[in-house]
Amino acid sequence: MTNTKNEQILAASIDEFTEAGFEDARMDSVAARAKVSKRTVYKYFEGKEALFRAIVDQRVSNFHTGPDIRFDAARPIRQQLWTLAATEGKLFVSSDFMNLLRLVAREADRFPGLAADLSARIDKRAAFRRFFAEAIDAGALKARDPALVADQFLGLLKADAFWPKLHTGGEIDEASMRAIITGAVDLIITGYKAD
Amino acid sequence: MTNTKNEQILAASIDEFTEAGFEDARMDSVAARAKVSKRTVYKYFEGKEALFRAIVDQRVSNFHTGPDIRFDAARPIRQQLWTLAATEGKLFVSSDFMNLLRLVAREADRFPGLAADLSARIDKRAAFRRFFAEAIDAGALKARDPALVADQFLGLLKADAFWPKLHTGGEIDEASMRAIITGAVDLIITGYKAD
DNA sequence: CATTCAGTAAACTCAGCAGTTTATTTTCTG
DNA sequence: CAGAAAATAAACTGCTGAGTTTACTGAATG
Repeated sequence: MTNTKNEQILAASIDEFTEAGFEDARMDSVAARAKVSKRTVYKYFEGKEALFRAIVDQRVSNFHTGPDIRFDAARPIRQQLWTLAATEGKLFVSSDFMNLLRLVAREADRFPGLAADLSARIDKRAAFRRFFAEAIDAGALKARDPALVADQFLGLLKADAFWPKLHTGGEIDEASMRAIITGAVDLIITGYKAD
Repeated sequence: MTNTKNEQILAASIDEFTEAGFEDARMDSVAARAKVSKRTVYKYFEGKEALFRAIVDQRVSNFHTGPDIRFDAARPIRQQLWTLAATEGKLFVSSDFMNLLRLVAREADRFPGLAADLSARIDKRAAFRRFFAEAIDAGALKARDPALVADQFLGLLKADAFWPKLHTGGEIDEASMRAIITGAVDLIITGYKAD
């Protein structure tokens, strides 16, 4: 028995919070959008903060990282970097993902735990570092510091696709994302190719 | 005749706004910190927003970009990239600079003009692109798209030194900054060296 | 010395909005 | 269908904080 009111309220909250941010979101608006009385909102949720946490929780579970990122000695390194980058890039192109992050980022002061949790969840550094460590071990790339390479690769991807958009709103288009990915893969391979 | 009260109020505001952010800053606190009556604050400034703009204006003028960034065919490219990166890196290490940016970034919704203005002012992309275009023209580097190279170079510098710090507070230490710069310069030179 | 101007301190106004209350209606359930 | 549980609408409470008012002080000017 899926509770309809509950869902209506959550859906309305996502709209309201995403459009207005926490501070400018109005509980009256949430109730109106959900086509539910204000009192009912308070029946299902403790208050504004609880509602905020609830919608973030719900959304975050949509972005569980997919299959494990592992180096595969049998596949060409360029192809693997491309796959890695494309998977990450898909997120930056998704307005659902970027809107969620914007929402939480703006409220990082009010919900420090939530923001820290979310940024830890979406941080791929550890996985990327392991990948590059394995790739270097296997001789597919040549570098002294796998962590630096991983950070550089992620940095190249995020530089113009993720960070600026997090602030200004809007998402990057897929063509630009592809250009960034190609540039990053090329540069990392040229810079660290095994001789 | 430098107006002392005016300066006291500005100084107090910088402290209050930087510590608390716009929303949680209290006009009563500003007055108390400035050791001035609340009424006097309103005598010198129209209101909270005007005060905010005033302190941002004051601070921004501290960060006027220094000498022009130009490619110099007579100097080795590695050295020039290092200088470029170090100049930029110095800003990321400065708590004054980062605090100002954090303050404005958090309030980008409330003061869209201010935020856009500030980010345009500190955006070095145009200068970097020109630099790389000249370097490639002169044969010091070899690449098809100078804009991509410029964005990559800036992206490598900002990836772990600027963007994450903008959100989490704190600044990067100089040793880490140096490591980032070295890594970025090396990668760009290896990736785009003239044969 | 008196008038004016800058400043002070503290009480006050006013609006916005989260959360509550109350009185009433709708919707299940046995 | 009776009675309980859930929901509604709208008025109300209570707080917070920006900006204002008022009554007062003191220093400079002429």
